[in-house]
Amino acid sequence: MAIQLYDTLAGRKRTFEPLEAGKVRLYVCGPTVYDYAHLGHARCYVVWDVVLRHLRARGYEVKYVRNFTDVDDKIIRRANERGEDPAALAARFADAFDEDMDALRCLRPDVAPRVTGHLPEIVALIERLVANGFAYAPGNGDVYFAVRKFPEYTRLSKRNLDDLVAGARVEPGEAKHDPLDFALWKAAKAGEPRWPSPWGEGRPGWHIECSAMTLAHLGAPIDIHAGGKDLVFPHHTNEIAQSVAAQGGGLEAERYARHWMHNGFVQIDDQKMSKSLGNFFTVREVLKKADGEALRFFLLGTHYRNDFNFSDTVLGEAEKRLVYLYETLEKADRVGAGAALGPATGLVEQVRAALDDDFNTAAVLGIVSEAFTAANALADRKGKRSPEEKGKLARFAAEAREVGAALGILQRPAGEALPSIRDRAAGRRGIDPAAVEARLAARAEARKAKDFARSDALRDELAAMGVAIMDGPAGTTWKVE
RNA sequence: GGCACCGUCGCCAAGUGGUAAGGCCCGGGUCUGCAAAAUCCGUAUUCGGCGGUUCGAAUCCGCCCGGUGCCUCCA
Repeated sequence: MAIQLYDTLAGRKRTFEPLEAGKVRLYVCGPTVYDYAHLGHARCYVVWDVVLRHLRARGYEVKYVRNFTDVDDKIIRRANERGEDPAALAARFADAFDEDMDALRCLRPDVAPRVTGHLPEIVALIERLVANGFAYAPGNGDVYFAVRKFPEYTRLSKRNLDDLVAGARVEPGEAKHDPLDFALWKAAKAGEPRWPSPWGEGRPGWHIECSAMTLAHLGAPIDIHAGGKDLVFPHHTNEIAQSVAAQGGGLEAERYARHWMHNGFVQIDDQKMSKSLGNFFTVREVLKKADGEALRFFLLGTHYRNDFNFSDTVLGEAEKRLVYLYETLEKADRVGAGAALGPATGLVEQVRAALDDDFNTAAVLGIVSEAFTAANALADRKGKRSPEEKGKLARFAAEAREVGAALGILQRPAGEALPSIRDRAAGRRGIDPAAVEARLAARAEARKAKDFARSDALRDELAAMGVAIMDGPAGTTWKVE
């Protein structure tokens, strides 16, 4: 079955049709690196990572480009505040971004271009726009795009020009012919990074860099262009206008990107997360409290187009659920070890079908539940398992990992993931694992001697610390409540 | 004000014409030295409200109520 996706340009769900059969050119708007990645970035790039993984799982050869915007007002301002070189600051936060995305199990893009590496392409693109009559240089060192010359300007955002005029702004010093026009090139101001251009020294405007890097690394039209829903206007709107206009020929938006996808926001207490509201969380802050894979799992619990509310409670639930999934996997691995794989159950294909339908990760989590429950029941059952039953468990483990691969979870050995998640939870609660182990050892002695009073007292002590214990055939394990 | 989106069980969350997935919580059972974990059973005649279309609607249309976002930097 073909992949269906919600295309912002079409305003509805439609069948995904790449330009070239079997190949996908995917561009995702990357971060402006002036600070650490926040939860909104986490959600956004985890979502597109799932899209990438699923397209590849469906056999597409995907070239994934995600840029770093490393020339920008905010970077310059931040660097000036700190007395740091803007390029150095941007490079530092780009590295930090990669680390955070790695922690979230996001695959690295095939190409991660930076604005500073594409000035010639940007200048050439602007020159083409001027030559084509879509851009003008009023002589103050700026170059602007003439919005009204581009007929499909409002198609992506579905607004009308008059409304946009009402919100349009002209900064002092700008020389726009029309308030709707936007800057392609900005004349250098004192103390700002600058590059040479036919219009004098300056730097690229906000939107042109993505067009230039997309065209440079993927060509046009690309198959999917994606980003946060806040980018629909003006960023993606302007990208379409300039990228289509620069090519010459027809002026249909599809000449730049065939499909546009946008993810919903992360909210805190039902409100947009923003620095001004003081409800802003960086990925690193959250990763101090929670496992990266747990955060990823949490982010996949809501369909990518919906906004979702971040809360410690729900994040905690997600972490518990992830632990359950790994524990089940561990049991299935252990009990099914060495068995010949049982027959395939169709689980993987069911999951792929759900992902085919506009990447419905939330539905996937529902689909998978029953298989985990059944595996647990079988693995925990008393008595011996038949070879067929062991084969079933082995098959389950294999399928669960395949489903996990589609979502970017469950790829660690359970024996590695569980202690890692547990120890981070312990750290969060101020629990010393060594102290827990000592009590467990003492309790094992007591139980051996049938001294259940002492055994229970030790368990109570652990419970008071926030530690729950599980007696099993392979000894006693523990987890943080 | 304009444009868009959303409102499904106490909480989280799928479902866009065929008669309400899943997770958490909660109650009961099995297992257990007792527990925990695991598992089983139960838990929305109902999808913000009111109308309409239809043999049939949470799903389509209209109005109303409530919430959010974008229109300015933003994932």
